[in-house]
Amino acid sequence: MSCYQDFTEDLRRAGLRLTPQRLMVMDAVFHHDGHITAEDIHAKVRARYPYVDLSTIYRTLQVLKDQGLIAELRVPDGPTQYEAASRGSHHHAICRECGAMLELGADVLEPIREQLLRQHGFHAEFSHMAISGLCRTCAEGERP
Amino acid sequence: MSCYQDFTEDLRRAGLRLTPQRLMVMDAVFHHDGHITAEDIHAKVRARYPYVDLSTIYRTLQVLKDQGLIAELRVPDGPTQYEAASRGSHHHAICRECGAMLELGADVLEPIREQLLRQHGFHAEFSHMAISGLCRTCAEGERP
DNA sequence: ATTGCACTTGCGAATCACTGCAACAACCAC
DNA sequence: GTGGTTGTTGCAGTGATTCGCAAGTGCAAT
Repeated sequence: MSCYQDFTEDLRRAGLRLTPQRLMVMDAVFHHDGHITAEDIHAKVRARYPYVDLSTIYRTLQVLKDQGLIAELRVPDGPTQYEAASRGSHHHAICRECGAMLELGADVLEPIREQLLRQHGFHAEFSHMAISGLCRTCAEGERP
Repeated sequence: MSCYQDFTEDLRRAGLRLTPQRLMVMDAVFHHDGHITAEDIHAKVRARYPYVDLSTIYRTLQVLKDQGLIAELRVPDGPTQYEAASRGSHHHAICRECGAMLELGADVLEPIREQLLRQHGFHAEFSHMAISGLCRTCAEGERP
């Protein structure tokens, strides 16, 4: 409850309120290494206060995302995952066979972003893209 | 019912059956210019035969996708769209403000695919990617 | 401390996409 | 044609996410 002064000020300035529910959601996300799903956040928060609704979790995540405090990773064929934005922008290659996740630097898509901007004036928003495909081992197993 | 000999043969060979439902779904997709949603297909098919279930549409679309006859386009913040694979592989840049869709050649992501394969052995499957962002006009309107 | 207002919450219901299951029907062999 | 096998269908139900709304509550002004 005490280590988010900067974040809570962000919310305040945006005319948003600091509710216990929001603090607990922030707690769950920021004290978790790596990705976490809405359902898992719900479970964590419920352990402390059993009456929170899952929809409140989703709404809070939306707020935190709008404020740029967390990043959302939409996994094809799986629940959406969230993580602290402080980890910096990067992308994910996800194997559709085994679900393994490979982290890629934010720079791999830079050339494409520049090309889209130059050629079409399109401002691509690539933050935390999920690229699906087959990892090395699953690709070898496909056609032996 | 008569213009899909090639496709119906594909299904036959795969041990799949030619049901009226499947023919009507194919009809709806292949006689439609551009993208169409499962819901729209459902409506079109129902106009002729009111008892088809939406789940049958989804299952048929899955079958046609597995056979490589149609492509699936997962739109962030919108229903999934389908189109005939005969139009060839390409990608889509979708404006999150106005929903405008820009078609991009399949080649824009080729360099990335090769890089992922070289560096990580990851076989990216990029067919019909949806890239979200802001189109030229909406980007200009954001900060005047 | 009290009040007012706008933001939030919990609840129920709706949404899209998908799955399990028993009844059904395409297709092949006879 | 008849029949059996096996893929398919309709229906009901599930999971993930969102929405509408009335009741509740943070926060700033009083």
